[in-house]
Amino acid sequence: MSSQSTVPPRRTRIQQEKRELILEAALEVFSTHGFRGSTIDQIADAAGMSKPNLLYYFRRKEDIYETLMERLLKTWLAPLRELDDSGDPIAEIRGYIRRKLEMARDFPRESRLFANEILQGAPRIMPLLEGELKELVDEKAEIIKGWMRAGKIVKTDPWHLIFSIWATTQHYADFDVQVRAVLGPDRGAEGRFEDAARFLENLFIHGLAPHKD
Amino acid sequence: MSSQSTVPPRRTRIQQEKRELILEAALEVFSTHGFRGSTIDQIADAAGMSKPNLLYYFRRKEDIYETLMERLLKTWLAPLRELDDSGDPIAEIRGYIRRKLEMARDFPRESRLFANEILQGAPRIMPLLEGELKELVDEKAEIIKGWMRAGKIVKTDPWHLIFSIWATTQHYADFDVQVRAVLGPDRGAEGRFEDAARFLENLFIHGLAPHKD
DNA sequence: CTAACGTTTGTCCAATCGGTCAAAAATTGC
DNA sequence: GCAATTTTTGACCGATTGGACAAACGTTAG
Repeated sequence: MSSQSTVPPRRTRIQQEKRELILEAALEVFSTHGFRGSTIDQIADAAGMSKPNLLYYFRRKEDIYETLMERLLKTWLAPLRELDDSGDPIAEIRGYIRRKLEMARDFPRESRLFANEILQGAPRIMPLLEGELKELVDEKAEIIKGWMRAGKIVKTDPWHLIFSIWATTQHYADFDVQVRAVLGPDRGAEGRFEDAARFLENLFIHGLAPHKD
Repeated sequence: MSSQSTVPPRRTRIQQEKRELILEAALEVFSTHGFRGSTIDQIADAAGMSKPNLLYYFRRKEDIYETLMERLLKTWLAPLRELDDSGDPIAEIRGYIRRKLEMARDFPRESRLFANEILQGAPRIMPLLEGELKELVDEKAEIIKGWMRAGKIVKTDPWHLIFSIWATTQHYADFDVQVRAVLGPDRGAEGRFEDAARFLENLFIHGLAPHKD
């Protein structure tokens, strides 16, 4: 009785290494030019191999993109998964913001690739958005609602809260060139990250902490 | 003595109408497929004319894109320009958020086109970001700083405040498909907008209002 | 050493792309 | 109505694209 999920085909050592090399190169290329804007030649160049050689490891351009997308989504949702029902609400949300911001800093190409896909209407990952993603968000929204009912944080819409955390943190990856252009060269990447972390923490914590009146 | 700025060439009535038709079609196509992902044929189809005919009005594909970008930037910055030094700080910021959110609702294609350009490194509008945009943001940041010094709003980083307003509002245009996928079909576009407006208002006003202790 | 298998390359192809051009058709000014 | 001008079209072109393929090359197990 075979498992329902697709079994990854057996691969040689060289195949594993080269596939990894190609995916790394493809991430670089796809994330800056989008799917249609990227060519197999560009990816092959970036990976240091010829086009037919690349096509030996991935038969179609789409296969590379899809493999990349599958991996991406797993790591992308990890920070939200960690949001813990039993933790302190304010600390949990602060932690989530920080983890999300760290991902924007450490994996900007993944963020841009994802943004590109969504911008174009998510033609390849729509089922995942309506399935896995929606389920996860609904589940966490319920947790946040519990915190609100308990008076731990101010009553507001948990879905839009999650959206606003996504938006503000990913902004520093997706709109990086704009952020840099506006802030000027004075403050380096590290400083920008610290400033952003401090600002977002203040905004969300003050915006969510229960206020007397 | 001629003016420094480029004088728009004289055009016939048909030229004005057809150029407008093309730009409208191009906005639709470019905003969903990006520059490289869009073809002249697609735009010509959407505009209801043949490719050579389209090329009679715009000699190159880039010309269409650049014309679109120029117009876009003007309307895009309008909401921030309206931020008024002499107004009530909280009301001014609330008004800015609302105007920005209304733009995301009413001009989602423009928002996505802009996002696409920035995502790919802003190759065609970088000078504008470092020039006009930076100047405007710096000027408004100074106003916000004044409000902070006067104790009207909590002391925080005005640049990152502006970024976070951009990020949260534009999110509803750029990531619309994701928002819809997560929220489900229950709540229509109008309801989503109202919820988002109420949430963001709460977040930013509570997050920025001076708090005692 | 050698046969089997895995890897790499050069060459080629059909489709699509942005763009040209000359001629036909429509419009306009007189 | 007619000539000048503007607009539209079909045919075409060179470049680029994703991908196929067979032959050459490397590697490995017996």
